[in-house]
Amino acid sequence: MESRLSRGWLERDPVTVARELLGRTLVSTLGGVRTSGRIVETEAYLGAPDRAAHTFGGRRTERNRSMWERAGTGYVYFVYGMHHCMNVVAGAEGEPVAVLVRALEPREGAEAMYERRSAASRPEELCSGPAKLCQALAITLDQDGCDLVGGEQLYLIDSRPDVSAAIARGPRIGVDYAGEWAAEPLRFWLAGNPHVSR
DNA sequence: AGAGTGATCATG
DNA sequence: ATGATCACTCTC
Repeated sequence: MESRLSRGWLERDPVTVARELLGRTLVSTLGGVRTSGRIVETEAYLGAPDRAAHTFGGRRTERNRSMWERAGTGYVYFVYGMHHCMNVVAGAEGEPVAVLVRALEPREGAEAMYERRSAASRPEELCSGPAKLCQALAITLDQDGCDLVGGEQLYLIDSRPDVSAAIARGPRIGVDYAGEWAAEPLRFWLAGNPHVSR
C-alpha cells in the first residue's frame, strides 16, 4: 500500500523539504507504464530573495505560474530548447518557493526508461540529472501545474528504504549567474550514491 | 570543452 | 518585434 506525501508535509520551508525529500519516491504512470525512482539529489529555490530562482524579485510570468501555486503542485519548465526539469512546489500558500528534483535511483520500469533514453547504457545514466529523469519518467510541459499530492499520473510516496545514507550538502549546479547566491549550499544529495548527477 | 536548441523574458 | 539568455546533456 502506497503512502502519499501529504500537502501539509510539503507546506514547509524549501530547505527542509529538499533535505527530507531525499529517499522518498517519485512515481510516474505517464504513457501507460509505471516508472519510479528514489530521490537522491535535490535543490532548494527560495523565491523572491533568491537570485537563482525563477521567481527572484517576486517575478510572476507565464512560465513560473505554477511556482506560485500551493505546495504539492508540480512546476515543470523547458530549457535550452530541448530539456525539461521538474520541481515540487513547497512552502506556505502564495510563497513562490520550490525544490528541483535533480536525480533519482531507478526503482521500477527501467526497461521503459532505457527506451526513452537512447543515450543511456547503464542504470546510472538513466536518471542522474534533472532533464534525464524527466525524459526517463516521460515528464513534459503537460505535467506543469499538476497535483503531486492527489494526482494519478505523477506523485510522491513516503517510502524511505535507505535510512542509513548520510546527507551531503553543497552549492547548486548551473547557477553561476546568481552572484553570491550561487555559493549558497542549497543542494542536497545522498552521499556516495552513484545516481547523483555528474 | 563546445555545440545543440527554441521557448522565454526584458527591452524597446 | 527582437535578441540574449538559459535551474542541461551529449559527444568530441
